[in-house]
Amino acid sequence: MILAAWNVNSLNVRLPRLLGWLEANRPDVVCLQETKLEDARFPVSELDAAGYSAQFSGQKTYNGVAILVRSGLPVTDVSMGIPGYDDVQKRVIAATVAGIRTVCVYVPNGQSVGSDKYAYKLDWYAALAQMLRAEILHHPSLAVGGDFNVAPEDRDVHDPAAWAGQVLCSEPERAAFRTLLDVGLKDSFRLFDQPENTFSWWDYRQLAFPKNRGLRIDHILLSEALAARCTASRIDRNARKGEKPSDHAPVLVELRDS
DNA sequence: ATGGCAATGTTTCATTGA
Repeated sequence: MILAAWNVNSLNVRLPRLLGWLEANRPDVVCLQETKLEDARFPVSELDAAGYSAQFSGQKTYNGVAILVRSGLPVTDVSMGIPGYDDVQKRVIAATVAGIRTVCVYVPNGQSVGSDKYAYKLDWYAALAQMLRAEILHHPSLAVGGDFNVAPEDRDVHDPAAWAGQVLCSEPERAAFRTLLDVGLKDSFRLFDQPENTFSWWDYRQLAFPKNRGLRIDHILLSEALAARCTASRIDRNARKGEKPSDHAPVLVELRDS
């Protein structure tokens, strides 16, 4: 079983690239962020033709999340948003896929430390932690994938000194990220030895990608039961190359059969 | 000290992202 998470930065623009990537990698479940599409415009038939069913919750211009599932795998209990947390921004969708509770998240960016959007981000994190505490009680096999907009540690940052205290790296954000781990989740990437300077996002500007000036802000978190089944976790840097890439690369995990 | 790139709709600029 292969599970992936990818911020595509507009599914409309990225659909050809996504279809090629699905064909090459054949993941079983894909959590997408920043689809930037109203539900009526979601490319259901194109994905069906590629062998994937889709669950989605989108809006015009901003945000938007989806869970793609390889055709034939059972999908149940689809839910949108964070229970009890009113939010017009479409940032969460969840579904149970072949016994794995999958939560796809697009965490607010936070703009800059001290801004209204930063406060929203921290508030949003608290609501997500509360949601995940309830989810893990009902679903011991829980995976949370997406764009968390936090680089958890300095080794997830190309230039920790330059980013110190900045949005995506500030201590309150890192503490908020750790509250998700405290629910009983592991950062799958750190279950294994990894090459240094592995990132999942690079600014489009200043040749950041060829210079590998990036951050690791996209993650797949796994409950203990799933971490025990996890045989690999990696970031597909190749997906950031070439014409019209997303500024994010996908994260993948492999799970052995239970 | 600043902008630098990309996507979108409010479109020939403003806003947002990270």
